[in-house]
This record gives sequence, C-alpha cells and structure tokens, in this order.
Amino acid sequence: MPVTLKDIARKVGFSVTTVSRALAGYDDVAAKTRRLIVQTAEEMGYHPNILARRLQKQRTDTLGFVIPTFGPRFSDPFFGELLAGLGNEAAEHDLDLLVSTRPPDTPKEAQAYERLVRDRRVDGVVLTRTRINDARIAYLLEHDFPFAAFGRTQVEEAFACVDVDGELGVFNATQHLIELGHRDIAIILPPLDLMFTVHRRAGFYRVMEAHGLAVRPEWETNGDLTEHGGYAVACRLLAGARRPTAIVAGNDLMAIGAMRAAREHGLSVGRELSVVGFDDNTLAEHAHPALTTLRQPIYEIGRQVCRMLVQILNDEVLPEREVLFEPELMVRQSSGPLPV
Amino acid sequence: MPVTLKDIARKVGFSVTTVSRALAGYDDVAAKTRRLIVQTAEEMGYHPNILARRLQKQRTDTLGFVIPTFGPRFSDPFFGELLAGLGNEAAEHDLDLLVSTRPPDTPKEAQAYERLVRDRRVDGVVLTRTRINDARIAYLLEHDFPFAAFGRTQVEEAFACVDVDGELGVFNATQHLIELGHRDIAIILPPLDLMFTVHRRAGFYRVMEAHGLAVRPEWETNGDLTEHGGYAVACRLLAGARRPTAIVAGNDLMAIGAMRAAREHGLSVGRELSVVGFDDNTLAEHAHPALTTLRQPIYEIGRQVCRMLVQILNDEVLPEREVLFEPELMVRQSSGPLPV
DNA sequence: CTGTTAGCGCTTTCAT
DNA sequence: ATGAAAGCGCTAACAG
Repeated sequence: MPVTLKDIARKVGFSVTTVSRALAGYDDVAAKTRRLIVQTAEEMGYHPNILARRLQKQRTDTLGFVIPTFGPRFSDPFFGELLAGLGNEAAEHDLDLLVSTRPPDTPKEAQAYERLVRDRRVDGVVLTRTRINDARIAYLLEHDFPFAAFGRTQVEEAFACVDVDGELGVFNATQHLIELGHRDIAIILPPLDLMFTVHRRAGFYRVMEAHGLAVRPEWETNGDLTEHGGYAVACRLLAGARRPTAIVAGNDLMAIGAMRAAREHGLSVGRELSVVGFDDNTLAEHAHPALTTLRQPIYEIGRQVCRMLVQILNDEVLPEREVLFEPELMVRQSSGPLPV
Repeated sequence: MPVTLKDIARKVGFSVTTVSRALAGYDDVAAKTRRLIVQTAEEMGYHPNILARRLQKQRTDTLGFVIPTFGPRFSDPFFGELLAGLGNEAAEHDLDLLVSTRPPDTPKEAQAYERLVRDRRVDGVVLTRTRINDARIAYLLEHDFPFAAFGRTQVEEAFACVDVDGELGVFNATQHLIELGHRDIAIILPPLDLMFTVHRRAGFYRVMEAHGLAVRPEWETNGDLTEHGGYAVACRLLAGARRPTAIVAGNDLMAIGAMRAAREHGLSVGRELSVVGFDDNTLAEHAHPALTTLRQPIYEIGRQVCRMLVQILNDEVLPEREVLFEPELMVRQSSGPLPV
C-alpha cells in the first residue's frame, strides 16, 4: 500500500491539511513544521496519488494526440518525429501524452475524439493533417475544447496553429526545376481533402504562371502519400504519350515511389527525369539518388504546437495565433538540368 | 457542467447508488427503474467522470509505452507500426495508451518509468528493444509492476514476452547468401547491449560454422540501427584491404545506409555486393535495388504484446509466457549470385 | 429492490 | 500557524 497524506499526518502529529499545505509549498506553515513534514514524507517514500489529485482539481494533466493512419503500417517517419517533439515538450510541462492511431475522416476517428473530449480523458488535443472541411475542428470548436493544430484550415473561427508555408515551398522547389531548364513539370499532390494540398497546389500554379508555363491537367495528379501511391501515379504519368521531364511530389514517400517508377521505365533519375519531394525525412538523404526536397522542422513544429496548447490551457495569451515556418529547399541529386 | 449521477438521481427520484447500479448493469434493480434511469441518463447526456471512477477503482485503465529514441528524429518506421498495433489492441480493451520518447539506457528513460510506476499513472507497461542487462526489467520486477515485452532477456525471473526468432532469421538470410556462392560475408550487428543482437549474432555464427566458414573478426561490426550508422560502418568495411562480397545488416535502415556506401564505392548492389536487412519496413521494397530482408510482423507483435499485458492485468493465466514469431525471408534484388 | 453510509486521496474554504 | 469539514464523482458493503 502506498503512503498517503494520512499516513504522514499520523506520523508527524499534524493534520492532513497541514501536511498537504506543507508539501504543496504554501507559506502559511511554520518553517519547522514544514521541515519535519517534508523530511518525513521523503523518508516514508511518499508520492501523491495523482488520481485523487486529478479528481479534486478536475484536470487530467494529459494531452491527446490521434495519429492518422491508413493501413496497419503507419510508415511515415514524419509522425514519429512529430510525436517526439510533442511528447518531449509535454514532458517538460509535466503533462502526459495519450496517443491513438485512427484512419482519418472515419467514424473510428470521430469516436476517438469523442472519447477524449466527452469522457474528459485529456485537457486538450493536438491535431495534425488538417482537412478542408475538418469535422474534428468543428467538433472541438463546438464543444469549446482546447486544441492546437499542425496545419491551417478554412473555418471561420480562429484557432491556434502552426504550419509550414507549403505554397512557398512548392514555389521554390518548382522554380528550382524551371531554372534547371524544365518546362514539362508534373505534380503529384496529396489527397484533395487535406488542407496542405491547397497551399502546395497554389504554389505550383503561382510559379508556373510566373514563368508563363501551363499546367497540363493530366499532369496534375493526386497520390495517397505512400511510396506505393507515388509509384502508381508516376507509372501512369510516365506511360502517357507525352512525358513530363520533372515531377514534384507531395511528400518524400511518394517521391521515392516515383523514382522507382522512373527506374522501371528505364529513366535515370536526376538526368532523364527530375524528382523533388517534401519533408526531408531521413530516407531522403539516403535514397538513390539522394532526394531533392523541402525540409520541414517537424520536431520543432511538434514542440511549438504543444507549447501553444499549454499556453491555451494556462489561459495565457498567445503571442501569435498562427506560426508559420519556412521550408528549406535541400538540393540533392534527384534533380538535374534538363538533358539536351 | 457535465451531468453527474447526482443530477440523474435527483431527476428520477432514486438514490445515487441505485442510479449507479442501474447504469452499471447490476441485476438487483427493478426493470422499470432501470429503464427509467437508463433513459433519463441518455436524455441528460450523462457520461461518467472517469477520473472519479479511476480513483474509486484504483485503476488507471491506461497502459504505458516509452519509445527508445536517439536524436530528435526517431525515424525508424518500426516503432510507428508497433505503436499502431499496441494502440489498436489497447483500444479494443478500452484502455488508453500513454506514450513518451526517451533515449534508451539513460537517466531520462529511468525517470520516465519511475513516473509511470511510482506515480501509478498506468496499470502496466510495454517494453521494447530489451537489453542484456535491462535496468527497466529489473526495476519493474522489483516493484512487482505488470509488464510485457517485445524481446526476451537473460534475467532469472520469467516474464511475458513476444519475440522474433532472430537467430533463425539471420541463419536463413546468411544461408541464402551462401547458397548464392558468397563466402566473404560481413555482418553489421545492432548495438551489443541489445538482446536481439545476441540472437542474431548466434545465428550468424551457427550458419557460418555449419558451412565451414570462418567469421573474420574485422568483419563482425556494430552499427547504431540508423541509415547513417550503416553507411559509416559499411564504408569502413569496404575500405579494407580485403572486401566482403556480402553484408548482413542488423536492420533495414542500416542496410540502406550500407547500399549507399556501396554505390559510393562504385559497387553495384546485388551484383558486386549483396546486402540483406532485417524488418522489411516499407522502404525495403522501394529501395533501389529492392532490399532482400527478413519480415517481422511488427503490427501483429504489437497486438500480441498488448494482449498478453491485458491478460496479466486481468489475472488470467497466459497460454504461453513466451511467444516466438518466425521471420520470413523476402528475397529481392539486393542479393545476387557471387560474380565469377 | 432500494437507501444509508463510508471511503478512494487529495485540495480548499473557513474557522480558530 | 493549524485543524475541522466539505467535497470532487463514483463504487461498494451492508441494512432493511
């Protein structure tokens, strides 16, 4: 049986109240008494029952995070890094992190959020991969539940979020291709319901237009953010009558799939076909050829989102409601000059 | 303010106790009363305060999982998949999953476990990457705290665990290389303190001996399980006076690093140098060349470990204390016949 | 079948 | 400076 306040109180001959206050560091306890209590607690190996404390304080001191997964194999290293950032920051604030994995935009996912919110299992939640019409956000807003998101959205109400400037990123990456001489550029966008697709698509259109290039409709495609998806879409792209000379992929995983497709079509990546990705996950550098991509500081983003959520929970005013990071173009060997 | 039992009791004119029992499904409540109560609870939108319930029951209904991470970038997709298995199985038992990320075998990691165990934040924990002298296991055993592990170990006491037969795996993979004609085989083992290194190493020695081949000491190396680590070790291996014709890597990430090193040394992987990995993560299939590796059913393992832990928590007897999966050799293009 | 009473372990008025 | 008492919301032993 663990030691309770009552046990200590009995031992030192003071009331539970006084023991509680002494340990909590209130200043209305005699110095001598406090010393005695603190030392006794130490000796007895006292550790507060957090369940009791939580009930009393009506706070769980826990944050929730539902990771969007497709199959059982949630492979994107992206989430691992985000999770680490979130968790480490949470730990610094003495908060626990409750994690579950659910397929996005499904009843199962909705249930996971309901569980967190209406059963009050957590004090706040972190969202990622925001969607254009995001039921999660609507739900959280409606229930006035604290949250912060990695990703902006289009709802009226303002909420705390962190994002990477995907429009700028794709603009820069595509411009890099154009500077290399490419004109026939295809894009494999993420799924259309995702918010960051909107930005990346906008960046693509903006840069193409800026250079007087047309976006060929059959070259604007969508993939599911997996290697397999990228591979499949790239196969279609390369099987067409007219082939693009460069492909902008919505993330590194799809870029890797696209490179594989290129090889199978007998194209040398970086020479006959250029490919750029987005994320700069650890694979990118070690892929063959090394992948030109846009670096997102995911770990930092995780920390930042968490920090904002903590501020909300502490009723602090956020210095800025929306924090935008700039992706950094990492030029490697998967992109090269247009062969003449 | 959320609806409480008291609110319902007041409304229906029964005591809190009766309401509690009716809702809990006890059969000592009049059918009519129960119907009234259940319906009223429904109408009022009642949801139990789980904090109160937890305090009363002295159970958290939560499982803990500390992911071993090195830098901030915990990239191994391995953990993502394990997490999904764990979390989904936990959800089916109505348990929450508390996750944190800590560098293995450090004070920070020890603190994370103490937090979970002595603050009673969870009912049980899941371990992964067991170590030869595993302080975590010693700690949990000493405190009689329920846990289940992915990975065996060498402590006296028995505990519930799931593992993959790494000895068999490496035996088979290496045998595959030998059958292809390879004699000069190097191995990049995981760090020496990890338990699975012991098994994989044993498999390597056993198969080499079975074929009358010597293990050259300078070809038995260790890497840190990252692409970078595999790359660095392979570079050393390939810079030696005498080169191996095949490399067995401790996991897929290191194998990918090794392949990169090979390319930089002008070697064609699968022809001039064969490489095999371990895990079969999603990259393996999409790497270039596609990686020959050993498939571990990580997601299933996650579920299994969780299932065992749940059984322990329910005081059920485990059908088997140790569950061993067989890895499956996936032959792809990174391994090929020894060139003549 | 239902209610009374007690208690999980802690925090927090409010007296003294 | 300290203690008594109440209460967070729920469950459970015991009466009746």
